[in-house]
Amino acid sequence: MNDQIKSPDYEDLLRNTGVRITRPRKIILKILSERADHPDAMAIFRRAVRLDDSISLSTVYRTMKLLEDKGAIQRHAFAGGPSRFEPADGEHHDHLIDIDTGGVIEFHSEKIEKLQDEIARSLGYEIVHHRLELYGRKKRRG
Amino acid sequence: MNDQIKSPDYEDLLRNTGVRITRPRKIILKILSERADHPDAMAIFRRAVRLDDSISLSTVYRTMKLLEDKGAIQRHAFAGGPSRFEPADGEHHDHLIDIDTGGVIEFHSEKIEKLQDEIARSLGYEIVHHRLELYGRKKRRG
DNA sequence: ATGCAAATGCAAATCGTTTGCAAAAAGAAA
DNA sequence: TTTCTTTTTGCAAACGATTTGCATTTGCAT
Repeated sequence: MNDQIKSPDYEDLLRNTGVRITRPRKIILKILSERADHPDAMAIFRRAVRLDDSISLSTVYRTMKLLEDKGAIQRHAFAGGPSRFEPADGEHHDHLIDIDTGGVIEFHSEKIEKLQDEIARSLGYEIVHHRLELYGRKKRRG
Repeated sequence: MNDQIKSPDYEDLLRNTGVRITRPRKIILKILSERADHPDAMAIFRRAVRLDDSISLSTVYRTMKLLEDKGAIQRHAFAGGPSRFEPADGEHHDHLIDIDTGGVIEFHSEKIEKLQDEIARSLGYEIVHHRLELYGRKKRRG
């Protein structure tokens, strides 16, 4: 019992689908499971290099794609920046991006979800996925 | 009275802000004013070349940026594709993208706008801009 | 017409991301 | 634990969308 931080147990998930647990992957998975943040590939790479300076950026990208395909993480392409990733444990939420800091706040509104469905339906469509991002700035008072 | 199709009169808008009306710009503006679509830079370029094969793609990009800065058009970066543009005449709306055809349907929901504002406010933020995109597929019945 | 700033075309650069390939490592079998 | 086959890696080069440097051309006020 020591460093077994395991929110979503990525390693098991991968092992169970016949994916090899390699050193680079172990490291990337550790980073992912520790971070509640929404890091981009480069940020993950920088952290990974600290733990093993032989890791390459392409492996980070390849691992992110792998995890995305397995449904373990989600990729978000926020406006004007690289893709950012987050564990796909919890349930659906949307994002409020602080345009000054780049910070991300998650939120969820059942009302909005409902309205989206209604709109799509009224236009003769079924929603496959959607993207709702608020870009804002912190108010000075509160 | 012949080909003076002029929904938003881009030429005047530019002229009035000290921008030169050049041949490439005339052509691009004509394309923009005729299209109710949401073309990307390459689509605009292809159409432009038909009218004047000396036009370059960089000029298309430069003109799009110019028009965007002037507030004449809006740029949308839909998921997994190049930026697409639309005249900025009407008032704000969101988009439903047909994932099979790439087609874009515009919609607006005052209720959703309100809810977004409420959410941002409750998180201590002011919305600067936002992005709401529904990606869907046409229903077989209606 | 004339002059000069602004705009163009071209090619090269950029950014984020993907890919080809030969070398290295995982893990099943022996 | 050695061997074998397959996957994964690191690297560098390729990628697609977009931007940029620069020498040349153009708009347009004079």
